[in-house]
Amino acid sequence: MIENLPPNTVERLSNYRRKLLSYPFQEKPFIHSHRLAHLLKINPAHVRRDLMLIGFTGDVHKGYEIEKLIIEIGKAIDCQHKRKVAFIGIGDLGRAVAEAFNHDDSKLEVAATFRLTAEPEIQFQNVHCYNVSKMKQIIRQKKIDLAVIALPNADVDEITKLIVDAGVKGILNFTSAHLKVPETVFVENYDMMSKLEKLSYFTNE
Amino acid sequence: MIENLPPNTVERLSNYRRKLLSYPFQEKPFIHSHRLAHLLKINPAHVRRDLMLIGFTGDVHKGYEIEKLIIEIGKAIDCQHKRKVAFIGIGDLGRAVAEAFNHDDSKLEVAATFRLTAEPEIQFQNVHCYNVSKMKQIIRQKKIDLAVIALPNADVDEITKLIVDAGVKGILNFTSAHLKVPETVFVENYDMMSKLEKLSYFTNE
DNA sequence: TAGATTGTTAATCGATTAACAATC
DNA sequence: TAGATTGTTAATCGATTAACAATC
Repeated sequence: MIENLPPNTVERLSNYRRKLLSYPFQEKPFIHSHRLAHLLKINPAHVRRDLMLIGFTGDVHKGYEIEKLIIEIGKAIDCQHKRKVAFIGIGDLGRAVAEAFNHDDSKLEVAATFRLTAEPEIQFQNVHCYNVSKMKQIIRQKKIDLAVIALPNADVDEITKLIVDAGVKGILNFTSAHLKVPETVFVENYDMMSKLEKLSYFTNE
Repeated sequence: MIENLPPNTVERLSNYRRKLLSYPFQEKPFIHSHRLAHLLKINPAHVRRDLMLIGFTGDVHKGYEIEKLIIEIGKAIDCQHKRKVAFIGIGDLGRAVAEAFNHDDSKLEVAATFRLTAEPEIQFQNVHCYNVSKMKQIIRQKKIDLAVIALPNADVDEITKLIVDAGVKGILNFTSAHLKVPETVFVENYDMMSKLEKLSYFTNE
């Protein structure tokens, strides 16, 4: 891992890799910065700058060698060991992401999903869906590191405490609540309500 | 509506309002900038600056009058007419948001949800869940303005074209695809995969 | 070679935060 | 009054983009 990369650069590197993994690099093994930038709708200088930050260099004529770039992005942003993710209360989207991570060299794995309702537990692909009552136990047992939570606001504080106690170190928070976590836990908030109100504001005429 | 507000200010104003709506302002009708900032885990100067931008003033001793502030935020960021939102392929979360918008003076309303599967259509609260095959027709008919899409990447281009043709002006995009839309359509991307990889990077030790 | 692209620095842009006079 | 908060400007910070020498 390369330390001290800017947050947005980490995100973009992840995007570059994902885009390139679905790019026909068997036939076209090289790509220019402007081409990759175009695919992601960003500025070519951004691509070059990000790759500079991870010390990856291209050929002034051929561009960047895709297969090598994918590997170098992995070295820059992936952890050594596999990291496990839990999805709490977000069935559909959780399954889609589980599938997307389902390739051999991904360091992320959706290890479990949970839901509040008492409906029977189900299995989807390799991912089991448990009732939240078993959450603490399962997170401990499977050594789950990361969690995505999307629940009715009422239960959030309780659930947060529970998963942090069980060892979760990073949370994507889709609730409107502002989570109470120790400083060692990294939280990224996404409030769909405010995004929709923003969308409404910026599409007015 | 107040024009040319910075995007992040619009989002925060939405957050202030939501937080204040669930604040006991019957008993405590005023709030200080540092108190509101604390509830949202942001800087007090931010609150004051945002409220300055919408021309809202407080009392140097009592702070801001909550009931009036809620109204002024509405004047600043809400549209005149109600705006309708469609959720495409994101059942659980869609229903949660539908509930949250379910108060009288909200200008946003979840008018329909859609899903790919052929399962029977269901009704939840006031929100009907249709099969995507009826999407174009329903969006036109109900005059839906905004859409949230979270689908397997395969179908994204087709669906996007369809909803834009039907009149959608703003899209929250949860797929990893980069949508092809006319310039008049406002797209906000959220890629859960790259957020999780970022989370993984920043929680390493 | 001529022309295009890379790698990198500098300039720009926007968002956040510090600072403080004015106020009561 | 003394002390705290507001409203606002200036400073800081970080992210994006422009520019261009070096390269082949």
